[in-house]
Amino acid sequence: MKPLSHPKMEDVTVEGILYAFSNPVRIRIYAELAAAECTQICSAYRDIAGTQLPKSTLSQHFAILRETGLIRSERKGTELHNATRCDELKERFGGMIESIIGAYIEQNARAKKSAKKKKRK
Amino acid sequence: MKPLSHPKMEDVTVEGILYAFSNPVRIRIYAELAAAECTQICSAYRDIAGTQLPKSTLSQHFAILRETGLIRSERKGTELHNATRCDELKERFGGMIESIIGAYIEQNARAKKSAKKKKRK
DNA sequence: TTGATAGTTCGTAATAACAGAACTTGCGAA
DNA sequence: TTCGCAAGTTCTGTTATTACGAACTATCAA
Repeated sequence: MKPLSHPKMEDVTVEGILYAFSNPVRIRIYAELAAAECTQICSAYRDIAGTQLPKSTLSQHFAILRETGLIRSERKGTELHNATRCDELKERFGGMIESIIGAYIEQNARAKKSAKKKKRK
Repeated sequence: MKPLSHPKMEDVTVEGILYAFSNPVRIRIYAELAAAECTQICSAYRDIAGTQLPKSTLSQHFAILRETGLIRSERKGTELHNATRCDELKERFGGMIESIIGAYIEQNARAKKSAKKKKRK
């Protein structure tokens, strides 16, 4: 099994981050991980897409987030403990990531609301 | 030829924007278009990638930017006049896009500088 | 040693991106 | 008018990505 590798923050790119976030599962994982108070294991997100997603797929999403430089992962036993690299990211990219996640959360809140409205009719 | 269609701003998504920007050519087109003072035609960006890129490819990139909701295009004769939808986007997504483009520009500035440094050795 | 759990890797089938060629459209000159 | 050119578009085949299932590794605990 390959050792976990994390890019140096100076090698992290804007395009890379945007690509990683362009997938609905990945941006959601990141948003939840950012909101969590402590590290989370991969399998905590099995049901994140509504449907239960295969663990091979989940594993690859985490690998992309990690190799993009968005999260840091550490093996503890059989588990992988994940956390965002938010401090470093903020230093390097300013408020970019916060504003992306903020817009994402607001978008979801709006979608939820309009779904409710529809239901009420 | 299909008529040009622009999504309503309420149907524009964060993920869609991030996907569009995850391509180096597209984010660059958007950044330059945002910096331009007036509308620009597609072929103004033929050389944007260093190498001259095929116009079929360029056409498709513009279509993606348009269908994502990032730019507005208007046919004038044989030309397509393009501009960003920055005002609407700002209203809908707050500072998100500005902070992305800001980070992108800063990243390029940094890359240029370190390339110069290398050369000087 | 065996079983169970967490995650990874590999093979493949579906999907999307890219670029060349042929096509449409609108102009401006002859 | 008609010809030719310039700007984009669409079509098509090739190439690269993605997602999933199945088989695998690694660790822990009974």
